[in-house]
Amino acid sequence: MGRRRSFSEADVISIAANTFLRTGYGGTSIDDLVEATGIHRGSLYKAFGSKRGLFILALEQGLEGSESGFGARALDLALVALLELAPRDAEVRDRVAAFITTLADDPDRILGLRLLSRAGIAIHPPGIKKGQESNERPSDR
Amino acid sequence: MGRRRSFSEADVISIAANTFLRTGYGGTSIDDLVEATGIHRGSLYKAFGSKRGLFILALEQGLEGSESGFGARALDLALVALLELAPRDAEVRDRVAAFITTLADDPDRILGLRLLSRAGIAIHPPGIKKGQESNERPSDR
DNA sequence: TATATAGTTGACTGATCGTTCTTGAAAAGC
DNA sequence: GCTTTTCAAGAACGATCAGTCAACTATATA
Repeated sequence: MGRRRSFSEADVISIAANTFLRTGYGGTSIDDLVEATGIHRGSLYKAFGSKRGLFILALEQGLEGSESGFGARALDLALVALLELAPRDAEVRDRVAAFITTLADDPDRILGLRLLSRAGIAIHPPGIKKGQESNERPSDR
Repeated sequence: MGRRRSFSEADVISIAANTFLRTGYGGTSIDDLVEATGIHRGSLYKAFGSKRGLFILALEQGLEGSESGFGARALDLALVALLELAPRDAEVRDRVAAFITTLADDPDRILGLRLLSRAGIAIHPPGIKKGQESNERPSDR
């Protein structure tokens, strides 16, 4: 009972995931999420509890559906989680570890390839050459 | 002429590199570097210009000496640079790209393996199992 | 229709961010 | 011994950080 939520949780989680995978966990502020989703800070906190809580939901949503498998979306979320959270957060580590096992028999290779591709670096020997997107500008922060 | 520097630049850069590769670029504050090095904020800025400037020197120092090759130190710095800076910073991207080419013929695999190891995740099929260090605690930030 | 419950909103918190400035101390060249 | 130059040190800058709170609004139940 009471007032109904004005947004779809799944939609907001999806948008949050897009933001996290692009700009990283530490690189994404609550204000960034407010702007991206159009949802008020207070409502985000009411619905998701904390930045970490929202990230974990985003991670969950991005990693499930193992059908996607090698999807850049899931891989990017995993990369962000692995580098920024996993070393110091057991819950995140365990979730990503489970995902890793569903990633063929050479998850290290798949993650490494995506990491380089995401960074705009092409690999030459056997891999197919890949162009880099031009997202420039140093930026302080 | 003038007063002499009270610290070795190389030493400070080395300590900064250790800090960056452990806690990431965004996860490392100037205060963290002040505490780790024992050098005053003003002196760090006088000597290195900016946080990014110091990181680039740390990256340079960590990646050179290709003899080390697969050293965790160089790999961790490369990982941090690739995930946090490289997508939006051409100078960092180019420096890491050059390092990548010196990394045997499967840099993607080497980076991926180190990423998982750094996160405390073991890989099972052919790779040797590796224990995880226990650096716990979620932490806000 | 009244009451209870839950969501929205905007202002606000203290902490921390990267960076700069001013003042004073050390050392090199004259 | 001066002067000039460089560095050290502390305080301070505005901006931004994650998170909170009280007032208001909408809805579901009774």
